[in-house]
Amino acid sequence: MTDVSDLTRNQTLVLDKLSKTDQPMSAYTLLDELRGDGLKAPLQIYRALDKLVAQGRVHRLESISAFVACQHPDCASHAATVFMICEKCGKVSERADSGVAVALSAVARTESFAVSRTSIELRGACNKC
Amino acid sequence: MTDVSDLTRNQTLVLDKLSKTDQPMSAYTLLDELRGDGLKAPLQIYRALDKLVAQGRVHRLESISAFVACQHPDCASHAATVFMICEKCGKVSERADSGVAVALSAVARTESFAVSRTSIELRGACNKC
DNA sequence: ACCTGTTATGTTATCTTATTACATGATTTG
DNA sequence: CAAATCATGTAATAAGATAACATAACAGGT
Repeated sequence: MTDVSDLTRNQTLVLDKLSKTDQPMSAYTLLDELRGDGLKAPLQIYRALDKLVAQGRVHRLESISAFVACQHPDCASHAATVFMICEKCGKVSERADSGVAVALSAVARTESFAVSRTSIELRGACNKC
Repeated sequence: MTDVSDLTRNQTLVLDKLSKTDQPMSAYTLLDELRGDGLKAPLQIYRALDKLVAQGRVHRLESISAFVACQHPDCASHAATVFMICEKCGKVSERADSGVAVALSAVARTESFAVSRTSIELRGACNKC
């Protein structure tokens, strides 16, 4: 079992960079910003991201092919996390909601669909925009 | 206002191809399959897809960068459509659910987030797999 | 210490997905 | 018919992601 508290150098670099903002970043933007730290190839970023995503420390926003650090201090139950992506300022906010989780699992049940991963993304305008 | 019943040649080709299966197709797969009909460039596919998606006749599955024809005969209310994508056989099923819609708009309201587009995708195994 | 299996890393090349830029043709509308 | 709008065609390129291969670091058991 992977120890969540034990990150490698590359993973730490990527997570630190992502944690400094609530804006999502693409893998290549991360790469550009981490060149100064010795990272040179896309794969270095993607490998770090894969691990961080698997640990739940980073989320991938499918609809914009970008990544954000998890906003929940202890992000245990990731059953149904809703991402709200502002199309004006780019800010992303993350919300776990049991009502959504219940409604979704009801839908899956009607089709006997066994869910392994869930992606819920709302695009629109945040309260400041 | 665009008349939904009046498709151009390229749009018709793309929609027909997508309608013949419940498997999602990538833009480039569509292109390959439509070369016999004279289509040669990615842009011809993407332009057709853009229009079809805007009309609600085709949906884009963000998590797999692929497209499916809408499965609802008259797909009026697209507020909260749930896509269930089988990771084994690739089949996609589509379900509109008001419970999910209500739960999601409640979440958005708590943040005063104005939703313009919603993407809900469940990955997993369908009932046959 | 030594072997061995596993995990992380580095590097290059390549593949897939999507868009920019620019030119041409068709259709509508005043 | 002229102007505006919309669809099309083509080439080039940008952006996102992975394959293939080699090397290094490290843990566990003997």
